[in-house]
Amino acid sequence: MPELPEVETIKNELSPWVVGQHFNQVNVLDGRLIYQLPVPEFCRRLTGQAIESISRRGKYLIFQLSVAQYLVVHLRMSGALLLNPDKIDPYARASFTFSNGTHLVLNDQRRLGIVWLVENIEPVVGKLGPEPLEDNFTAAVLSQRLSKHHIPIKVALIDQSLIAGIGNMYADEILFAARMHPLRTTDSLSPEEIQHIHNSIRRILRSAIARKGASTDTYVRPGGQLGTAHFDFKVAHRKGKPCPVCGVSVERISLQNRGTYFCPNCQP
DNA sequence: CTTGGGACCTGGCTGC
DNA sequence: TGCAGCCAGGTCCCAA
Repeated sequence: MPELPEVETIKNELSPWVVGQHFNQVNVLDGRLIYQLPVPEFCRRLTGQAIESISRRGKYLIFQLSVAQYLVVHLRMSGALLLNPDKIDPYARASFTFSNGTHLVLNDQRRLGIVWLVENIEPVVGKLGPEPLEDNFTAAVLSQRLSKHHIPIKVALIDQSLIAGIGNMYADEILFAARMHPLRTTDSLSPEEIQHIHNSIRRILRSAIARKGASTDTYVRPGGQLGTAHFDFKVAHRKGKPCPVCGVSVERISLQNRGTYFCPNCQP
């Protein structure tokens, strides 16, 4: 599932191929992909525009276009962007051909991905919390945001309005690294514990970016290669397997209809 | 206001 | 072997 490290990797690996290029052809195979815009109008407005730059905000990929517009892509659960794929994918939802001949295909098996074409990105990404890897995301900022809520720390970490970009699997890894039980409530944490969570957020996310993301399910990089961050996972998706630190069996509980994995010994 | 839970979506897996 | 039901989870929406 594309979370911050995966979207960051996609941005980095896509940029050399498409930044500065024009959209020569736009083909949408599934109209549900496009947010509140008829497909013909989407294609008409996009064709001929150039990509000035690509950036990332949380899990959103933002293409800045030449005519003061933005193409925003959220890959949700199973979306992928592939450069010059060998074969036509049965889950292709849209494809784009650029002026340099590059062919970009958006695949999405579960069809939850969304694409916006907007003049203002504020309505799309305006409610997101701070970027956890930026310098201004300090432990004090984290503390101030967590203290306003009385919710399990796991729920807080995946709340995009509190911190942008952390999803279910990295939240579990962050809490394992911080040796913290996922049900600890946000307003019960000591300054030392918050500092430890802050350190873990940055370390886990940076490491995952260096590993080009985690290919636990459908995630692939634009060139088709897999990421390797999941080889570092200690608890995520490891129910019943021994904790790599203490050997106790990893437990799974359900939180907000999501699997939450943790070591009951290391995360008391 | 906050928090919790269901819906959306599809395919792989598990257990009877 | 067939099939029901669970599981994966980001975000939106509604209810308490």
